[in-house]
Parts: sequence; structure tokens; C-alpha cells
Amino acid sequence: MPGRTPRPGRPRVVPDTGTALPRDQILDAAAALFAEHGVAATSTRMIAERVGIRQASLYYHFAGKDEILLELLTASVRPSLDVVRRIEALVPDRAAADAALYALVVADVRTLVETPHNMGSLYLLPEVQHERYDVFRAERAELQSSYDRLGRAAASEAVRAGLPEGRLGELLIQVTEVVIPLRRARDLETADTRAIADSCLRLCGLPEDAVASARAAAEPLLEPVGSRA
Amino acid sequence: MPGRTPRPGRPRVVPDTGTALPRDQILDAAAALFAEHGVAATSTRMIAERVGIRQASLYYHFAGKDEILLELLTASVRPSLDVVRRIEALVPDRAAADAALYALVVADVRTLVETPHNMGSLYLLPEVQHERYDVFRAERAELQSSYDRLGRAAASEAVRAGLPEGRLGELLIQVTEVVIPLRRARDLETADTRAIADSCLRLCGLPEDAVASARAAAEPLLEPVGSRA
DNA sequence: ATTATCTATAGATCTATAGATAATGC
DNA sequence: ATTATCTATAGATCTATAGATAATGC
Repeated sequence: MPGRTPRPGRPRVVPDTGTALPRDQILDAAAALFAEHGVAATSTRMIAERVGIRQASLYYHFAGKDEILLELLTASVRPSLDVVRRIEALVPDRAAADAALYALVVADVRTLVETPHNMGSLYLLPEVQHERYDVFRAERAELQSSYDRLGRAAASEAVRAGLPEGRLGELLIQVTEVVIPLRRARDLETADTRAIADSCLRLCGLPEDAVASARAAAEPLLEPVGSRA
Repeated sequence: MPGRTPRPGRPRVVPDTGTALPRDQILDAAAALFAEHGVAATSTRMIAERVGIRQASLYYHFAGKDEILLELLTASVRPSLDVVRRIEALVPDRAAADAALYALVVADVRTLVETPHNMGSLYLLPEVQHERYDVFRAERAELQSSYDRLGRAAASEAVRAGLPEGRLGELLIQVTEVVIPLRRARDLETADTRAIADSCLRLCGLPEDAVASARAAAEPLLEPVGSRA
């Protein structure tokens, strides 16, 4: 693994066994606690304890909880934005919008399922409404508008006519994020991903055969980008 | 207005102009603050200030924030549960399940839209996961299982086959609760209620004409219960 | 006498800074 | 010398209790 830069410094009281950067250890600990208890109910001491450092040592890496949360939030939309940009580049024509939407939902659900500590929960925290986080909210709005664009292109005429601009995007992203409460309650199976993506297309007014063909057409869009596998 | 019991007691520093019971004044103030900042970020002092009493006076009415939240939560599912019980009593046969589901969604959305301070936000707070609130969560699970029962009865065969027991209920309630983020962003119009209910039936796999007829058949189920209006 | 409030405060946090220190790198 | 940690702590909360008090009801 490249990129490690452990550098000297006074040793920790509890020796650092892990391999991750201190910064990342802090982010991970905070993510787990924020997702479980929320930001305000998580003290800097709790975070530090989980990492194995003293409370004051946090401030060498971050200015405070707000800065940690901001970094967690922006890092967590990034993958979804990358995916949607790639898919929209691959599928520029209206015709395949249903496949593109299907692929987007699947990719997004996978991200939410695989992210450690159910980090999607962070989107629901009241703190996120604060303007301090509007960089994050702007990126999320961009993702939502992609959902809307693909959704409208894929939707039946009746659905498009019945919904004001933007509403479909809000509905679709809301369905995708059912993973967040689902993960709280139980382990998710791969069947769930498919069920959620199917639901999104049905919500767009597509009949069963169209859902099935969108599902099939989405497959190639979900191949790994490079030649990684 | 009956039922008022103002009773003596030392006067407030800021005289009580309102007509509501002190208990209800506290609940209302706390709801607004909890919805905006979350529970942990809301101090007992903030609540008291909003009511116009001293911080310590809260404890005459409530044991603490937890007790206030519990009361807010249970009061906020109650209307939805009442509605679903009434509808399930009115529509015991499978045939009209689509109308019943439609009516349930409409009633639930209306409740969420009309509730002061967007109280549905409280469902999203991390504190709610605590076992202290499992009375509330149990009632919410009951509502969800009604969504599931009605949804499965209304759904197309393909949809029913593709979803494990309970999953449809989670999806439908998630769609209904899109009102919560929507209300944060803008004022809702009556058209939104219809759009959300339509979306739920489409998600169940119903074609456009079936959605329209469910919508029509739901009307009589939504009439006021007594002869109030 | 009863009630709903008040004032005062103890004890327990929690955040963020100042300054010391134990390593490594040169 | 540089770095990442440490110890110690000031100042600002916040919760919850004890006990006083200003009304009304009888």
C-alpha cells in the first residue's frame, strides 16, 4: 500500500496497531458514532477514545466535529456523483434512459450498502441543514437532478405530466435511500438491490416488461470502469 | 374551549398570554427545536426560553428531554394508526385494497403536511433508535405492516413475487415520508399529495388506469368520520 | 393549603488552548 | 529540528435538585 506517511511524533498511550492514517482513523471512529448517536450527542472525547488517543489530540488533525462531519459528508456523495457522471456520459441519448436510471439506482444502493457504519444515516442528521454544509447539499442536489433528468426521460407520459419539475428526482432518491432504514434493521441481500431498482422504474410508470428490459440493459453499464476485475 | 385547567401557582416572569396548557406549550416548543436542531443539540434552557419560563420549571411537568420526546413521538403516529384502522375496517375485502392503500397514503401525507414544525422529522433523529422509544417504534411497525398488507393485496403478481414479506411496506412508507424532506425545502401544494399517492400505487406495479380508478375509489374513504363538516 | 412557578446552585460534563515531551530524521 | 502526541486546565455550558415564593381556593 502506497501513500502511507506515518512520520515520527510522540507515541500514543495506546500504541497504534492499525495501518490507516491517524486522520482516517478519526474519520472512521466519528462516522460510526455520528451514525449511531448523532453529532451533538457524540463528544470529542468519545471519538478520541475510540481511536485510542487523548481528546486534545484530535485538534491536531481537525478544528472540531463540524470539520470532521463536513469531510465525511462530501466523501460520501462523491462515489455516487462519479457514477452518475460516468453513466450520463455513456448514455447520452434519451432512448436508453431507463437502463441508465436502473444502473444509477443499483450503483447508488450498492454504495450505500457497502459504506461502513451505514454512513448514509449522516444525511438524516439535523446538523446537515446548517449552511456550513451547503457544499455537501449542493453536490447532493446535483445527484438528485440527475435522478430527475433520467427519471423524466424514462417515465411514461402520464407520470411526466403529473409531476412538477424536480419532484420525480426527490421521489426516486427517497426510494433509493430506503437502504438506510433497511440496513438499520437487518442485513441486506443482493435481492434487495434489485427490488429497489425495480421499484424506482415502476414508480416512473414503466410496465413489467419494460422494467425487465431496463434491468437487462443496465448490466453492461455496471461493469467495472477500468480493467480492474 | 372545555378541558382547560389553569389553576393557581406563582406567576411567570413573562406572563402567560397563550391559552394552551403549560404542558402543551412545552411540547410545542420542544417539537420545533427538536425538529430543527435535534434532541441533543436542544438544551432544556432553550425549550424553557421559548415557552417563557425558567429552565428549572420544566421539571415540574416532565422528567427531562427524553420524556418530552417520547410523548411527541407517540402523539405523532397516533393519527396515522387511527386512520389505518378505520380504513381497514371499512375495506375488509381484498378487492378494494388499491383504494384503501390510496386513501391511507393520502391521509398519512396530509397528517405529515399539516403537523406543526414538520414533526415527521423527529422520526429521523438518531435518539429514536434507543430502546426507550420502542413503544413508539412498535406502533410505527404496526403502521408499516398495514402498508405492507394493503400494498401486497393491491400489487401486481410480479411485484408480490419479487419482494420478500414486509419489504413493500418499508418501500411504501418511505415514499410517503418524502414529505419530510419536501417540507424542509418548500411549501407543499395539494397536487403533491396526489403525486405521492399515485407514486405508491405505481410502485406496486399498477398500470395508469388502475391508479386512476384507485384514486377515485379512495375519495369516499377520506370523508370525515362523524358529521363534523 | 395547594399549586406552579421562581432563585440558586452543585456536579458533571464538554471544547479548545497552552505548553511539555518522546519519538524519528538529518 | 520536526512531528504527533501527551498533560493540564480555563471557561462555558448543561442537568437536575433543594428550597423559597406568589398566586388562588377554601
